[in-house]
Amino acid sequence: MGKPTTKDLARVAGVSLATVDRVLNRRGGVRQATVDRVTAAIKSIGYVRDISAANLARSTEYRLVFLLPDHEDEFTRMIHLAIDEANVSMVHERTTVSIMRVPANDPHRIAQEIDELSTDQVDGVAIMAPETAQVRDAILRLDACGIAVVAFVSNQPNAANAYFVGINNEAAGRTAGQLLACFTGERQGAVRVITETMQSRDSQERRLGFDAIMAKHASRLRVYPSMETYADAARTAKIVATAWRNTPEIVGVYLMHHGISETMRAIEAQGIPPKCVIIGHELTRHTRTRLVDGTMDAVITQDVGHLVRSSIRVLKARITQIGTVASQERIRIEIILRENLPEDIKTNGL
Amino acid sequence: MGKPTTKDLARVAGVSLATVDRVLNRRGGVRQATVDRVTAAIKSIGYVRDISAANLARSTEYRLVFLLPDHEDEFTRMIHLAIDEANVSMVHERTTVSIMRVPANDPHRIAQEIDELSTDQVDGVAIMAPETAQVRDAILRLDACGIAVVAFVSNQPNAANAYFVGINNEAAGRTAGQLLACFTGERQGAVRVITETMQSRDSQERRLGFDAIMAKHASRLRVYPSMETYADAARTAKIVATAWRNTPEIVGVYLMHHGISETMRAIEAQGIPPKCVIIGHELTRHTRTRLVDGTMDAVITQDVGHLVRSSIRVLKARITQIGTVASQERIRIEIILRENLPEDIKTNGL
DNA sequence: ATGAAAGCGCTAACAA
DNA sequence: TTGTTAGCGCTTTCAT
Repeated sequence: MGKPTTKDLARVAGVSLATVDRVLNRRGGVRQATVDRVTAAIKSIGYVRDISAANLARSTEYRLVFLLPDHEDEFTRMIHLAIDEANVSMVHERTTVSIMRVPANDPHRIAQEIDELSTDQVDGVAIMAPETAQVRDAILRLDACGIAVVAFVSNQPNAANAYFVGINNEAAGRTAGQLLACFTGERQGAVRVITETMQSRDSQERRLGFDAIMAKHASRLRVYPSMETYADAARTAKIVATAWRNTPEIVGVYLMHHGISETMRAIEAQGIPPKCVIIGHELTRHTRTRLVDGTMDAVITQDVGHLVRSSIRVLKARITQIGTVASQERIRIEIILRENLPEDIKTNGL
Repeated sequence: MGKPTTKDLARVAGVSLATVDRVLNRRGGVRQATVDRVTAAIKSIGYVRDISAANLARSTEYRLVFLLPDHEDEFTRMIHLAIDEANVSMVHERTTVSIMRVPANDPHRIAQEIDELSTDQVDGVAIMAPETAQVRDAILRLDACGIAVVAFVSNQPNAANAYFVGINNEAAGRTAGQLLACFTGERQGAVRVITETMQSRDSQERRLGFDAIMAKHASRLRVYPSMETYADAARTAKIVATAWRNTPEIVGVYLMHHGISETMRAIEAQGIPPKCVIIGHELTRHTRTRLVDGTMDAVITQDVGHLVRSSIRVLKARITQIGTVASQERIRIEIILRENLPEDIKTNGL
C-alpha cells in the first residue's frame, strides 16, 4: 500500500470524493463541521496530495511570461536561450513560457505592458526591469488580478508581491572589491569604476558594496567616482579616453554593468595598464574569451539557467500556493576565473 | 486543442491504444508494419508522451539509494541532509531515496554492499566511494541487472555505466592554484599541501591541477610534496608540527581534502604564519567560520543540494530512458570568499 | 498480433 | 450542503 489518496481520505472522513476535493481546494460550500472532519483525517492519515494527478485532471496549463529588456546584449540573449531551453524541458510539465521584450528604459511602456497582462492570458510573469515608480505600481496592480510575479535579476524591493530571483548586488559589489583588493597584491594606485548608468538600483548597490571593501584599502587604492557609458559606444570611447589620460597608475577596473564588450574595447584602445586588474559581471562568450586571454581577471556571475528555472518554479509555486525548497532557489554569486571556467556545453541529452 | 495524446496517435495510426502503448514502450509483439505506422504517426502529429500521466498510470515508484562513506565529517553530513531534504520535496514525484553507509576505506565491503542491491529493491544507486578495482567491478555488474548508477562526488572513470556527478578535480586543483598565486601577491616562500590520503584519485587529480599552476610561479613559490593525515588527529598534529618546524616562510597552504577541521586546528596550534594564504575545499559550518574570521582565504566548493538533486534527476532519466538538460546537470566549481558567502538558510517554504 | 476496458489520483460538471 | 460520475493521458490485464 502506497501513500494515502483522496479515496482513503474520503473513507476515513466519511464523506465523498467531491467533498474532499472541496475542502482540499477551499472551494467553500461545505459545513465547517465537515471541513474539520476532513482536515482531521488529512492529519491522521498523513495525506499529501499528488500534484501531477491534480494537474492531469485539471489539464492545467501554466502560462508564464518573461518580460525582458529589448536590449541586445549577450547577457539578455543568454537569458533568452535559457528560457527557450526551459520551455523544451517543461513541455511535460504543462508549462509554457513566452517572452516579451520591452524598451529597457521606458518605465511607462513597461508599466503599460504589465497592465496589459490579463488573467485569461497569463498566470505568472517574471519581470526584468529597472525599479521605477511606474513599474512598481504596475507590479502591485498585478496582485489584484491574481497574476503571480517575480522580480527577475533586478530587484523590486518596494513591490512586496514580487519575489526576487537574483543575486544580492551589494554582496556582489563587495565580492568584486575583495577580489580586486586581493588581486592587486600590495600595489598602490587608482581604481576606476564604470557602469551603464548609476540610475539603476543594481549599480548603486554594487557600488555601495564595492566601496565598503575599498574603504579598508584606502591607504593604497584610490577609488574614483563611477563613470557612465549610457550604453553609447561613442560616449564610452570618449569618457574612457579622458579618464585614462587623467588618471595616474590605474591598478584596477570594476565594470559594474553587463554588456561590457564596448567598454572593454574602449579600454583596450587606450591600452590596458600593465598588471591592471579588471573585474566584470556575467559570464558570456565575450567575458569568457577575456578570461582566457587574460585581459580580464575575474568575472562575477549568476547562472542564467538556474535563474530561469528558479523563477519558473517560484511562479508555479505561487500559482498553486505550494511551497518551494528555499535552498534550491538561492542564487549564488559565482566567481569565475580562468581556471574554473565551466566547459562549453556541447551536447544535450544524457 | 492541446498537445496530441495517445488517443490522437491511435486514431491517426489506425490502431488501438494498447498497440500504441506497445510500440511506445518497445514491448514487442507488434508487426513491423504496424510499428512503422505508429512511428510515422508520432512524427507527423508531433506526439510527445506525458510522463506524469504515465507515472500515474504505472504507479511507478523510483527507489533510489545513496551509498555514502560512514565517515562522520561535516561534508558527508551535509550530503545526508541534502538527501533528506530532497526526499521531502520528491514525495510528489514518486521518488523515495534512502541512504546506506559503508566503511569508507573497505573496498570489499563496499563492493559487497553493491552486489547486494537487487532490482526488486532498488532502481538506481548513487555511489560515493574511492575508485578501486573491487568497486569498479561491482558497479559494472550493476549494469547487468539493470540498476542505474551514478558516480557521486568521486568519479569512477573506469566504470563506463556510471555517469559522474561532481566536479572536475583537476580543474578544482588548478583553481586553488590560481587563487593561491593571486592571493600571495608577489611574495616568495613555501607552499604546503595537505590531504587525507594520496591514495584517492580525487587528491591525485587535484594535486595535478594545482601543480600545473604552481609551475608557472616556480620562481617565487616552492611547493612541497603532499602530506597525508590519514584522518588521524594525532598523526595530523605530528606531521604539521614537523612540517612547520622545517619549512621556512610558508606563504600558502592548500588543504585538498574535506573534513579539514582537525588539520586547521593543528595548523593553528603551530601558529599561522603572517599573511599565509590558506585554501581548502567544501563549504561547511567550519570553513564558513574560518572564512569569516579570516583564518581561511578561500574555499572551493560544490553545491551539495545541486549534487544530490542532479544525481536524482540523472538516475531517474536513466531509469526511464529519458534525456536530461545537460546544462542543468553540470556541477560548478564554486569559489567562496568571505564576501560572497551565501547567507545561512533559515527558513523553508516560499 | 491486436483490441476493449478498467483504473492510477484527482477534478468538475451535474444531480440530489 | 453533499454525492455521483465521467474524464485527464497513459498503462495493463484479459480477451480475441
